[in-house]
Amino acid sequence: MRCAPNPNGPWHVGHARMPAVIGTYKQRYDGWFCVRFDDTDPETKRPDLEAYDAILEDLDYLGFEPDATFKASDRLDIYYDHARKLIDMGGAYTCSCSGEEFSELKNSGEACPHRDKDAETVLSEFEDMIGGVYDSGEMVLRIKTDIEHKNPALRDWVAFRMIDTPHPREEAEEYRCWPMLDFQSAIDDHIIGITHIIRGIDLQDSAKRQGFLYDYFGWEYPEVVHWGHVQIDAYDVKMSTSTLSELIEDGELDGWDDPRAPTLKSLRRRGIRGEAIVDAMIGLGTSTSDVDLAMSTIYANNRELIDEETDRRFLVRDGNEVPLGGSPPDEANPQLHPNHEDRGVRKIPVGDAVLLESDDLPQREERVWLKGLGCFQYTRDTLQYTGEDIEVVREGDVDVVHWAPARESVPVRMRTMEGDVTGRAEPGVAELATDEMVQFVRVGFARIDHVPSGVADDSSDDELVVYYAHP
RNA sequence: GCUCCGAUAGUGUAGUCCGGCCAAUCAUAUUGCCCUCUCACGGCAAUGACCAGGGUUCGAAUCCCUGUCGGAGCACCA
Repeated sequence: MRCAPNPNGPWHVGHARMPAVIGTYKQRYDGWFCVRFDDTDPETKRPDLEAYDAILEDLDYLGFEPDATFKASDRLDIYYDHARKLIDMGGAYTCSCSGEEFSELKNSGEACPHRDKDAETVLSEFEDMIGGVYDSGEMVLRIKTDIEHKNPALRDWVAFRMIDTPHPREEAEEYRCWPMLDFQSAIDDHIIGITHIIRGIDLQDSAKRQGFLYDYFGWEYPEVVHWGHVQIDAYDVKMSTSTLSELIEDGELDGWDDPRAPTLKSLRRRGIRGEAIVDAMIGLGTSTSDVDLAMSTIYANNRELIDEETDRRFLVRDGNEVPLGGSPPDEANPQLHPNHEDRGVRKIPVGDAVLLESDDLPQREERVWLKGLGCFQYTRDTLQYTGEDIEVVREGDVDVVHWAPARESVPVRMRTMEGDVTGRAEPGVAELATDEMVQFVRVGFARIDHVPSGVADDSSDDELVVYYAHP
């Protein structure tokens, strides 16, 4: 099998579907798959030189390693050779009609005057195409199919055209005569030995078009499956590489890994495992209708993967400072993980005031349980320690909330899909390493992205940054 | 306009080929309860679907026809 991306940028979430499915089939049936960059249009689908590696990185993130990697732009001579053979067989002709002219003839089922040229003329004109004698638009090589085919999309399609713009890859910058996807991909699929093709419904007619080519060469066409488009809920921005590229260019997004971008790099930075994405993609199956993938499915998969191993911490968003009274303990010791007592407890210095989220501020005279610390009653603008037992919580009279010490907490910037949130976390969070996952109690899972090297200081720009993953 | 393709709960999916075991599977979502130092995890329960209409048949999600809705192609893009 093959994954044949157009290297025009890093992958968005939808792109994960192809490697997820063929990678999984490979594992299941002891198969083989390659990545083949179909970079045969240096102009309108101009390849981005950085995208080749970016895509391979994304693939690695998803947990797959291709058995081989090809670049179509390395293989022009192969395509030229096959075109020559085809011309010998009378299966192709050079045509200098303009696009509109040919389109009109085609739609009425009429052959153009170039169709009956003898093979020698065609071959010599094709060599001139390769030699760059013609300018863009002057000459194409068409596959002779059936000019009266009932589906106009299949009639005498273009196999090679001239492009004046040099290819961005140095190795390919001299070529001017480029194959169209249908030709290049057809030849490569056979030569590489692809037995099964999966591709989008937009290429539904490709198999039929390429069928004419396979008939000329006496080849057998691979099994082919077409699937519909994937939409992801939960994103405002359109999931298209070119749209994302523009948004980044305009500064609307910080980069391909901005938490608001529907890209694999973004999910990766948020600490979502490739496996969670792959599993969600597998669940979509391969139906030809368009599907909506719910991000919640990816989140649920990820939660299952990380929940057991992720320790709990406190983060208070937009905290309200409340003084403490009544001599509470100096230190709080909530568990690192409720299901794993053996991991021990955190040590959170309490101080003389704490931060609470607005929703958690108790009403006057109401009691509240600061998780890991104890019971307090809100009296005269302070939280008075009552010393009551956990029984008050079990009886259901007292709510338990998370909190952070007002003084010895660390400022945190949490980047989310809805924008940045600031808050303060228990001091232990500053000791964590980049890439570690945390679960902020009653907030959600997040990945530690950047930990300041020096001592935490509110005035410094070097802040602790985490990326929010999901609830 | 011409040519293809598709339609099962909010979402995804199984079942459709070879009609009955489907008053329709599983997951996710939502809600409620249980557990718990309130999150998460786990347990239990509830919610919720065969696009419509005809036909064939003892029997249709499944086969046939029509309609509706949706998607794709008709490029010198991929």
